[in-house]
Amino acid sequence: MRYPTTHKDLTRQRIINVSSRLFKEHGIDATGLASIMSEANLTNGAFYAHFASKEALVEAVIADQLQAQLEQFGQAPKDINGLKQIINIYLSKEHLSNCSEGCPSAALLDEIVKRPNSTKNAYTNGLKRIVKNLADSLPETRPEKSESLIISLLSLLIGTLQLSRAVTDEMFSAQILESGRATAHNLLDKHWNP
Amino acid sequence: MRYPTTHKDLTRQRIINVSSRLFKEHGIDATGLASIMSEANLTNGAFYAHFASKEALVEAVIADQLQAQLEQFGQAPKDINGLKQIINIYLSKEHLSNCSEGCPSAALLDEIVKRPNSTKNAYTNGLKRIVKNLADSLPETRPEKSESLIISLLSLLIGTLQLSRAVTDEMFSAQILESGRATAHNLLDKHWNP
DNA sequence: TGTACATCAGTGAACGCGCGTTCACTGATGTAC
DNA sequence: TGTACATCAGTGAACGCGCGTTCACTGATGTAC
Repeated sequence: MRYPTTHKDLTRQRIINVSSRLFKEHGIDATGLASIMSEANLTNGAFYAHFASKEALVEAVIADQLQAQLEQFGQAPKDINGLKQIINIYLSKEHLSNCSEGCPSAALLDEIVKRPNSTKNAYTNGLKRIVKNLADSLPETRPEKSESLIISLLSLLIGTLQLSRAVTDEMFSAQILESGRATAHNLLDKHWNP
Repeated sequence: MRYPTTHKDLTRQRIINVSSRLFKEHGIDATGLASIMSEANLTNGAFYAHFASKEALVEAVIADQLQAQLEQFGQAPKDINGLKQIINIYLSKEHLSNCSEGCPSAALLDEIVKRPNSTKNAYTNGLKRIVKNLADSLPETRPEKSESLIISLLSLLIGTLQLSRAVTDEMFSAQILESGRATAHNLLDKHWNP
């Protein structure tokens, strides 16, 4: 059947959305193309009408996910309170138990490390954009100092969420989350009163 | 052939050592038992004389790796300067480019999140021991406050190393490492001068 | 002391299975005449 | 206006391959007599 011009783009985006969810839930290597296509209500063979390879899909998913996160972060006010709001949402119990709809970095970062450079480039570009964007929330005269703080904040958020997800002891998990939250807020507060 | 009583334990440990290296280098899912056994100079079938399943090996590797890290951290002085020494080694360029011999958490954390509870338990226990051990380095009267600081410090170190490994831009990677190092040191210093 | 035997770490071929990928085909639609 | 055709997103079976796992077997050694 022949479709309207937007149809193929919609299907492509549907594959990306399903993949994002499954990759973050089970891992990239652990997610087969068959399960992706099946959840997207398509058959195996249709995949290669949209992507040259699984790795091309991975690259597209990472670019798309970081763009989505950029836009999500962009909804918060562009000031310290906006950053604190982002911290609280990021280190919430909802985010903890919702890998599949959550932060792509927390869910996939050390799989990304092991991917080819083409894929790591997509991550690098997306991350740079997020760092620059969040750094604008800080009333700092020297931009590289703002960026450093944002980078450390992101490292802390990502590491904290991963650790709290990895442990089976719920109280320990809550303690990790709470420690990260307190430290992240402190980081922002003390940055202005050194 | 029949071997001395220690022989089987040595072989088991050799499998664990090879696996640790390959898991951290390429990922757990991406490392096949065939390549592990081949690097351990054994044939496929011998694996099941040592482990009930691949997952049992993963569990053993994680327990072994966190124990090794506990001992490695234990070599530093039990004070603030000891912690700073740990930070500097952890966030060094040597560690950045040496996944296979480096921190198991940075290399495997979000694969561990997706493993069965038996494996996550091994990680939880190992992490708890490291946190308690490092918290002893802090001259704090309230132990839970020390633990919180150590947990945040570990989150920051792990997140920073992962981010710096994931990006392809070397200058950006160095900036991430340096930001994390500065923030980690600040975290320790300001903890005593709030 | 010499020999037959039990032990058991390791061998190596085979198993079913799901992986990423390929390809000849389908069939509903917009377009050309 | 009616019909034949080109388009192309999607179908579905098949491909070789490496995965985790199984199992009958090997053969050097310590032990028993």
